[in-house]
Amino acid sequence: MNTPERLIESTQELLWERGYVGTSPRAIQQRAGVGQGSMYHHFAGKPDLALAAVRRTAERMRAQAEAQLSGPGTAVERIRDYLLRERDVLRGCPIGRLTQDPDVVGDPALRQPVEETFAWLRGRLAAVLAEGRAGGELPADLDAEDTAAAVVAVLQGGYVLARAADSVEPFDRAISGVLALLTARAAPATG
Amino acid sequence: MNTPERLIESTQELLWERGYVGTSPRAIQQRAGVGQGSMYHHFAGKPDLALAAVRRTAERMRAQAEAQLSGPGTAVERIRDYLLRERDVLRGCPIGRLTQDPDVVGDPALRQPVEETFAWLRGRLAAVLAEGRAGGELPADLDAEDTAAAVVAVLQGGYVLARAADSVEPFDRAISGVLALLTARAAPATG
DNA sequence: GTCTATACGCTGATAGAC
DNA sequence: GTCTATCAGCGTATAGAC
Repeated sequence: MNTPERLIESTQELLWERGYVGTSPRAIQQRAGVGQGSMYHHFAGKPDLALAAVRRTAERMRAQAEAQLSGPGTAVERIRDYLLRERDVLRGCPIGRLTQDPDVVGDPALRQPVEETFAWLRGRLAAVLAEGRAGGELPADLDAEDTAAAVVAVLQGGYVLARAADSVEPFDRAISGVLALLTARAAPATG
Repeated sequence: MNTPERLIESTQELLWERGYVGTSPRAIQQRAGVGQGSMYHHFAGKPDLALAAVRRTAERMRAQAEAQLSGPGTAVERIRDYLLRERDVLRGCPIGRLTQDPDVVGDPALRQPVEETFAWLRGRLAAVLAEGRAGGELPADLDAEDTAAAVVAVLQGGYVLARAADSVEPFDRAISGVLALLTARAAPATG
């Protein structure tokens, strides 16, 4: 693989593991097997490289979600598929973890892809829920956007609980809990 | 206030704002208005001070939750009170944010108060939910522990979404969403 | 494109005077 | 208890040779 590509992937990994503050140019270079001068030839510096890495990660996350949400099945089934997708839970969410980094949240350029990713995800889930409501699968009084926000929040919060416990158990419970609440309100699709 | 106290409070603030990796002894000293030697006289070093600060923050968080959850009202009302309590949403959760810090999660001593706090909170919420179920307020098939995990996760994930959006809107929606799902399953208390 | 050299402030301490 | 050295190493670059 070429040098810029290796640098971006190393940065993606390190941002996921250690966040922005915890990731040094030196560590990126070492993981990529690339020299100092080489890194600064291809990228202006740490913020520039981080931006490329975050955009790449955001794209990937969105594509994965879309794969589940546009699959076959009823609305509730697709949301269940998305929530129960295999995940490396203890690593947490590579985008969500960036929200804890003041240098990311404080830089509009770096925060933008993070904001857009969650905005898109909430919108996409809301659309699926609205579909289910229109088909009679979900009750008419269900607020699609609020429910979508709750679903995304359960995922993100589930990662937090799992890392706190050093165990996937609370994550699995949280997902089960929200799915039970949602399916209790669901009826077989009619439309 | 005395010196150790000022150091602990400064560390609490900095851990909340910048996390463990982003918090330096020097910054702690400056915020506390305390000299280098003074800090190392009272504490063995950064991990020691962080441990004291995290324990203090965990106690406080637990006391605040207990105040809402042991208040008056039905089970669902108390959970609603807890979720709708006034919060500085964009600052995030001072305990939850630590789960993104590999140096915290990787150190058993530092992770312990974080784990215990969430274990306690889930248990406390589960007890309230079980109460509501026993009184007929909540359906007999509701899993108290799964639902409790989902409720805590919505809160923690709500902070993530709010910080991503630089707005409380997604937090408020997530809380409304989960409350709507929960109260749709609730009937007036009978026991 | 990649390498080495150089720089300066910060990190996280320890030592010892007062 | 608090203060002022002092320190080795890291963070985040820039400069210029090859």
